[in-house]
Amino acid sequence: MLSQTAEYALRTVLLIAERGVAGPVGVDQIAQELGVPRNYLSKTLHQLARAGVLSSTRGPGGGFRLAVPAARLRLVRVIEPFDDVGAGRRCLLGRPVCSDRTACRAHGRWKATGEAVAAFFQDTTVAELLREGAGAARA
Amino acid sequence: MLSQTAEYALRTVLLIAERGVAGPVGVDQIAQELGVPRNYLSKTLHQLARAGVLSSTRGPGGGFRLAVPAARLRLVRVIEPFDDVGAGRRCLLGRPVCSDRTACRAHGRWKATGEAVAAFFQDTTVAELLREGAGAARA
DNA sequence: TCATATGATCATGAGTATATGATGAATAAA
DNA sequence: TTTATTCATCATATACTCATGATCATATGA
Repeated sequence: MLSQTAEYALRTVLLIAERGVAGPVGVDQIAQELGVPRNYLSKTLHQLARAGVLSSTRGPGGGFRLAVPAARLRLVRVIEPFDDVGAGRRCLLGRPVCSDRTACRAHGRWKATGEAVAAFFQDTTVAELLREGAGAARA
Repeated sequence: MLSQTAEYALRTVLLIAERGVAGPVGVDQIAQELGVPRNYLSKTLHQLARAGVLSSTRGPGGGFRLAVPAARLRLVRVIEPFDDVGAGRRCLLGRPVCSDRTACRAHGRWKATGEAVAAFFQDTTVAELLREGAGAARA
């Protein structure tokens, strides 16, 4: 459903939202806790920073923190820099335009499901996912 | 949502279901009508044949036809050889197992949507999509 | 100023998805 | 048996995703 990169991004944002209350969280710590490659993650987090989702500080005590409160951070903002989760994904048969008027064969039956997926990413916030449950092994 | 290859497969099956009533449809014709690369499509259709979705005949007058009646051919059978559309796709955060008991952070909120996607592919048949509408440009 | 910690970036590579052109193999019809 | 038609396959190429190791740049504190 999500690319590996977007999945890393989402898992990281959840971790930072949880651990980052007392200060920035470092790439090394995140990479180790999530079990993902350090340098690859560094680039991914840099993209999130450029997208305004995270902010970074260098030097001792540095790391990443949320640039937006978790309650106002919607999943689409975390995922968008990596995966297209919006309109482009909606036509099952890959049409450039696929609307009620210019519908592909799957449009009518797929519509509700495709819109549910898009709505999930657009409406759900990071804070809402955090409430789902706590525990160290959860990510 | 679907890989390019799975999209080709689905579009081809829809075309064959429509055009193939009077006999096999050739790769050249399909490739031209759908605007997809001929040899790549040939390999893709071969995979569908091995999966029991299509049957092929060689020689003059040959081509591909459905190996299963459209009304009994569910989309999951067309897509499965290329994309994982089932359980593996269900955990947003990429966990190997993610159930109600061992839930990731996104599980509770994602569950209904993820299941709706899986159900769409499992329940919808090719014949149902064909009924959506007719017309040459539709695929 | 210097040593250290940290993010940022570079160079490179493996693996996979997608695509192309040439050739092989089977079948039907003349 | 020959020829034409058609699917099957091979060899290769390109682009992208994911990943690794080395190095650079910046900030803190001694």
